Amino acid sequence: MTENDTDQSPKTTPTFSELGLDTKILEALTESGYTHPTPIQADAIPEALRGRDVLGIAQTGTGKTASFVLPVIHRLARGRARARMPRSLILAPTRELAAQVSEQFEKYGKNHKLSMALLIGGVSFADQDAKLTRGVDVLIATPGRLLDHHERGKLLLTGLEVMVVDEADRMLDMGFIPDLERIFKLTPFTRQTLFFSATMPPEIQRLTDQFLSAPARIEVAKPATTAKTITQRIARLPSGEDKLKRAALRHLVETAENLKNGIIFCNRKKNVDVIAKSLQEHGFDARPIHGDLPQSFRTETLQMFRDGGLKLLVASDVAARGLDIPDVSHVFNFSVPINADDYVHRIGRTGRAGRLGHAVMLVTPDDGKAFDAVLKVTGLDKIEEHDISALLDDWNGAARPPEKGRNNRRGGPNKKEASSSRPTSNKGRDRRDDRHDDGPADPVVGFGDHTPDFLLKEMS
DNA sequence: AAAAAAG
Repeated sequence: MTENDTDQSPKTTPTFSELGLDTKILEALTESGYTHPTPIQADAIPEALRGRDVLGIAQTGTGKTASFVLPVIHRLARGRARARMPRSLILAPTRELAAQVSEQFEKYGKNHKLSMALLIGGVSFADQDAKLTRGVDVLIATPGRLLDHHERGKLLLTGLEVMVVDEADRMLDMGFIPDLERIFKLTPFTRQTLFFSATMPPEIQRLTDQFLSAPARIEVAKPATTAKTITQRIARLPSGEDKLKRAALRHLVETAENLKNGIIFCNRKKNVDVIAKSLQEHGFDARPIHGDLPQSFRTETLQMFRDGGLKLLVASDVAARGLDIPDVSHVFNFSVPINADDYVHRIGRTGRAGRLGHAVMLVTPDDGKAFDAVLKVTGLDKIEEHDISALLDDWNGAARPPEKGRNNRRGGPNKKEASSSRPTSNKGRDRRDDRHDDGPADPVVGFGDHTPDFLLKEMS
């Protein structure tokens, strides 16, 4: 254990049993099939077990959650909680993330008798109160609901032994920093603090300077960079064609190779609803998830998706970060994200743990700036285009003003139309039927049915 | 300009 902290070269990988964890935890790990810690676990767990504060700079997908869950379980193994005085507190920015952390506590703490409570919004206070009153070892919460309980006088944080802050930079994005400061001030200074953030902007730095004491700073490289395990594509479309965009999405889903399941990201909650409904109407197995939906529905949907009982999750950026949904084969970006960083988070839902992933994004000329920003953050010169010309041809064929095909209704059967590789939709034909019943009997001179692709592409 | 979280 004398290896230095700054060593960047690959060390011999330790096993979990070498980290000093309680045997009951090791048993739970073995049962889950884990033998070797990830780099952040290997570095953070021994420090945390020594009782040091930890500042972990790591992204999702690095095994960050277990790097605090395991030492917290270890520490709580002895002792017992008193009413309304939790022994540990884990703060997470979103409800789903909090729920996910609680699952890990259940998984790795299965051989311990730890009591646990999840304090998140959107669900009734009654159950949460009852648990607090009985006393909890592990309290997992989102900041808003935690403070709410505290203000009602149902909760004392003065008995806290360990406090964990997960995804601090995201809390910053969400305006939780003042809440976080308030919470810190409610806890005893004797507590141990494990603090995790993917980045260290000044506001976060200030917070850690103030509330962490001589922390072990542990920084791990990003998980496998996006480019390595994820095939990225874009499909270009003209602006302002909502129906076409939805058709293109369906096309991408239908033609996706080895599609096991996928997340479809939209920028707006309203759009999430629209797209989910549209997909359902077209017979796709899809459900929406975003912050305005009832928590029960969110939980149910996410669980279905994890269990494989749901193929397509249509999501706002509530699902972009942090959520651990193993085995997502495809990510579809219905819209180019407004913050380019979100692109990385979104596509990071696929290609995890060394598996191959696919990410496709619909891009319109309106997205110019946002798309440039995506290129910038990914460090790519360009993202390869996915060929959807067949779809665009179809679409243009159906929507374009009538051509010679229609004359044939009077002029008799037309071989060319019958053999057209570009079938026009019924909808398109009906529209035209009312208008040009008296069109010229002679074939139109010009491109006719065979508009060259380059002309159709001018639109985008 | 969006979403998230306390209602």
